[in-house]
Amino acid sequence: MTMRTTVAAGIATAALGDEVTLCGWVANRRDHGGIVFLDLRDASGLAQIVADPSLSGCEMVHDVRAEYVLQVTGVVSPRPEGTVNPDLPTGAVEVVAQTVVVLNRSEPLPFPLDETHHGVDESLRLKYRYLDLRKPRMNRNLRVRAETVRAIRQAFDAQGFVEVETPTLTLSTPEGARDYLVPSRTQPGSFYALPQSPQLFKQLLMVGGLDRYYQIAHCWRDEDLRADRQPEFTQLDMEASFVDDVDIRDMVTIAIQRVVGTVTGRDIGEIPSMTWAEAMARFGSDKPDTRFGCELNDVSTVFATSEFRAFAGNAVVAMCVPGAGDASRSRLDAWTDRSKALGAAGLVWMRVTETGVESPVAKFCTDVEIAALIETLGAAPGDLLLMVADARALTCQTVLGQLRLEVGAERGLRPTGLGDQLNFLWVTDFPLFEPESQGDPVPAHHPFTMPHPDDVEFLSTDPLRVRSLAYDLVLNGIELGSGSVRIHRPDLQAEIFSVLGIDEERAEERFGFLLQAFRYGAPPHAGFAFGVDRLVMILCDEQSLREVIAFPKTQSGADPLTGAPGPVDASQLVDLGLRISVPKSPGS
RNA sequence: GGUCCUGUGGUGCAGCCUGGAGUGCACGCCGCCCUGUCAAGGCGGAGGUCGCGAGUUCAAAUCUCGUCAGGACCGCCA
Repeated sequence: MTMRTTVAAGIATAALGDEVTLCGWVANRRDHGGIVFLDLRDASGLAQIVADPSLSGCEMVHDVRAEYVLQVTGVVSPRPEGTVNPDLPTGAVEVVAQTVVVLNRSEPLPFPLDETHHGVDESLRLKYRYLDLRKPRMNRNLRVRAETVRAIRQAFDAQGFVEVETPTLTLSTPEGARDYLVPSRTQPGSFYALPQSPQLFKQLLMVGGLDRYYQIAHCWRDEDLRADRQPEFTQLDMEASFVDDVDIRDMVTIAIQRVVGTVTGRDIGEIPSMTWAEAMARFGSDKPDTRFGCELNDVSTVFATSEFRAFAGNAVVAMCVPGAGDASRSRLDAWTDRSKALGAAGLVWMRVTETGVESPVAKFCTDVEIAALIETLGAAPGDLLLMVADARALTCQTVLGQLRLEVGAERGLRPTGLGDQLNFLWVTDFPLFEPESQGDPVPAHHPFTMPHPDDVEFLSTDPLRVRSLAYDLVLNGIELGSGSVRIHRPDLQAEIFSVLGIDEERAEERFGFLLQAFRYGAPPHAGFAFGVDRLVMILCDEQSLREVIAFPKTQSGADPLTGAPGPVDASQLVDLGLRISVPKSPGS
């Protein structure tokens, strides 16, 4: 290196008296007139420069401003007694400047980079993302991301996987999310679609004998954005042949262990498993946050013959919130409204007291029922019981499951710092189908998912009862990814299509190339994919995906930096055989 | 498609409910002073289409409607 001999963090370990040359940005200056302190920032950290403006070579330090780019040569020196800064890794030393060269100047910034200033308007940060990225926090997040991807590659490489790239210009399939479309110039009127995932290609790679495939794959879904959803995102995509679901989960677990070990130094050990049915029964969610209690309990039998008409004959699910008996009536009313919004008929609450319960519906319940309820939930005086009754147990579970998260957060039971505790969890045995609005079965995962071998007999008689060999990976109540054993036999695939109401002609039209491939000896195979952005977000303890993506999009899918999406030249449309029918809105 | 929150010098806020002169706070910026700071300090100064457009009113940052932008959420995301 010729421009610098060390980086800012390097002065902490440099020998005292060494002459060093540093390059970096002025993070802060403290100009005392006869002496000037500069905090020089580079990718490694901060170094304090002390300059005497009366020295030749340092005259210009009075003119230095924030974010000027400097090259500083000086001597690493111990800080005088009493001026050591214990908050800084380099705080015991400083560089006494001999020469300060301004490599580039900077206009005053549109917003402060100071980490103590929070809440700068996000569209402003994104418009000047290259400045925003100078913040140590953003720099760190992108480094964590790189470490994560590297650890993933190392883990799969070590297990004999082959990294293969699949096309990003591919065929649109009407299932699933809305596709991003790319018009074809050579075939006007036809379109490519950007892949929502490499699903079909990775199965073809198994037919192609690759045996073990993985990819850090970019994927696109044209759906509305959320804090944890960007229109383009990255997933670890993998598939293996001659393996079962347990093998796949073991392979992914090894990668997750390696990532967490690399990034946090922690050993997460084995990842526990739970069936979907157990997750729904205990947590009312297929992605349970297992970091706190308040588990659900089915108390239908307690109230089977109850005088309370809302309970009798219905499924009744209850949850005990420890210490929440002091919740105000207005909070209880708000939770009741919330339950109704979530699809419940109502919410029954009971405050547990020394002598029994206090509740608007207590008069409809017998002492025996109350005693059994308290016994089942293990409730103590001061606790709050919340109950939902419905003809369908699943409705009770999902409503109470969502309420569990919200009440848990409000009562301080659910951890807010996502990074403190990493509760990974495998959720297995998902249903193969879920009922669509008209009640017809639609794939819960995707139509190539293998039914659970114990349930195949119900495919024709009671399809909604059939479990699948599909599994999700959950972290702290957030779905990281999902996978499944795939169907490799054409006859079973045809039966699934038949349940889904997809006739042979239609199946051939949509997935013909895959079905044909499977006629030439497709190996049994299974796979998985998880969201790299989401994993990194949690490891960085961030609340939004945008904090771990270098150049993310706003909620309306725009990029304030480049202005994308934007109009194109009329001649480009002519080349593509396209004509715009939507009038341009007046805009801003 | 829907619900809610936000929009005020370069930045972050207060002001809005209860209309009365662009009023205030902190940071930043510019100038001067200053040899041990690390959110340096002192003194002085500049900087405004209150997102945009209508309406109500003698009078609108403030009330009403519309619209644009950003954010959270519902729908959506096999």
